[in-house]
Amino acid sequence: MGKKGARTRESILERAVAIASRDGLEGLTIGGLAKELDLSKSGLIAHFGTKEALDLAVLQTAAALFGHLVIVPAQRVAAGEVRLRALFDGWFRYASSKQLPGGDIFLSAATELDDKPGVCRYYVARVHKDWIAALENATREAIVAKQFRENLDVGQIAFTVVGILQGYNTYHRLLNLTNAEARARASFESLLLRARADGVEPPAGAPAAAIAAAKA
Amino acid sequence: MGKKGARTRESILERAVAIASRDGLEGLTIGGLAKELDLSKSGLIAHFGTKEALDLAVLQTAAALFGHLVIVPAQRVAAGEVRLRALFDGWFRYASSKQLPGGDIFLSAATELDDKPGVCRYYVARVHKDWIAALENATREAIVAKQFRENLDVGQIAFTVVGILQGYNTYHRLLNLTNAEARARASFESLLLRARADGVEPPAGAPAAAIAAAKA
DNA sequence: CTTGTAAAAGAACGACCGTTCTGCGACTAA
DNA sequence: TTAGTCGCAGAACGGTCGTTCTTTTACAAG
Repeated sequence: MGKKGARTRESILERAVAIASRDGLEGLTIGGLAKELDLSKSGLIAHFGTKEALDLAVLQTAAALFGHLVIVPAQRVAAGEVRLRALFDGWFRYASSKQLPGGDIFLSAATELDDKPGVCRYYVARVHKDWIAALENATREAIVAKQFRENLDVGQIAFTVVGILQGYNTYHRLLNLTNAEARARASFESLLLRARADGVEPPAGAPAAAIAAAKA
Repeated sequence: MGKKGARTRESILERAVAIASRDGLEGLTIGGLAKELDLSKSGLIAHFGTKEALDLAVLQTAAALFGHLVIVPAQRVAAGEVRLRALFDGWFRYASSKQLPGGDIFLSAATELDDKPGVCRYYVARVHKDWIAALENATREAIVAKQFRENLDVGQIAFTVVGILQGYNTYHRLLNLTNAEARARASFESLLLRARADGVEPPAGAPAAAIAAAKA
């Protein structure tokens, strides 16, 4: 039972994620999606039942991609600052993945759903909370490893990282500024510098280079 | 000619701005807006001609509010760090204004329009650029006044502030975290601390208090 | 090869979208 | 007081939205 059904369901979601990335969940339409896939509207929606269920499935697919490109790779490196950097780097891989031609779905979904209660809003909030928790945990590990100072507020680090990524998104997607990523990386390095045990110079990586590139 | 017409046009825009703040420009509908104002669809749209023109008028109204609540008050204080702080504070006044029940319109419009070329997208981008320029100018003035260090990258400061405000928006609107503003203010103070001429303690204001409040 | 089930098509639904056109009442200027 | 413009209502337009129902096709198991 259901081998072909599962296959077309996958291809539907692949397309749907791409569309939602560019046009948002509101811009994702059953008729439009069906036309792109040469399917009938009824045959398409039968896989999900309702539009809201399709939206949720799209979000879950994007979340799986996020876990695959960001969370999992970060778990494979050493805990602490290295892992925090891996989370940061992973986000750019995810947000510029070819499966997301319009960038991170959860950023647009956050502003689109923040005043519309429902299953989707709840799910988007949960993904954000998990992401924040992952950033906080990595920061906490870095404190334990004496890489960051003892009195550091992990929630403050996570907040700032979230802001940096959203700023990048606006600079890149709306303003089309080519130095958006360099700006984001420079802010990130500056944040880590302050998080470190006072005044120590940055370790490996390209911190100084990133700051210099942002000025260009 | 046109006194009554101008009056109803104003009341239309007032309502439209509030709706667009909560539901975005896509959620702003001619029929729904007409019903809330006890007008006919045709009588309403006659004031603007087309939906896109209505959207643009909504954005212009919000931009005027932004100028009135953020830019103008900041121009009335001393140039430099004080003005930069005034811009920052003004943004919260604007974003929590009762005329914007769903928060800053330009944040939702940025992610909603970033892949849809047109007059509205162009206008939203312009407002963002002006806002960034205002932040950069205030920072530059602070450098001239020797409040900030000489080698500071003003664009980097503006980028970080933009990110902080977007992070606040997500923490507040999507996650409903009550310490969102405290987090934003703490990040801002930390940013200014780094911008200052190395190691000097913060001047007036509530920097340390804000950082402490964010941890609660 | 037949039979039962899953997958998809097709048509129709009421609702709403933005837009257009016509008509009517009210205000304004001569 | 009379013309003429302005503000708005009302109805209708074609299109698209999500959803439902019925029918047909495709597939797999016996």
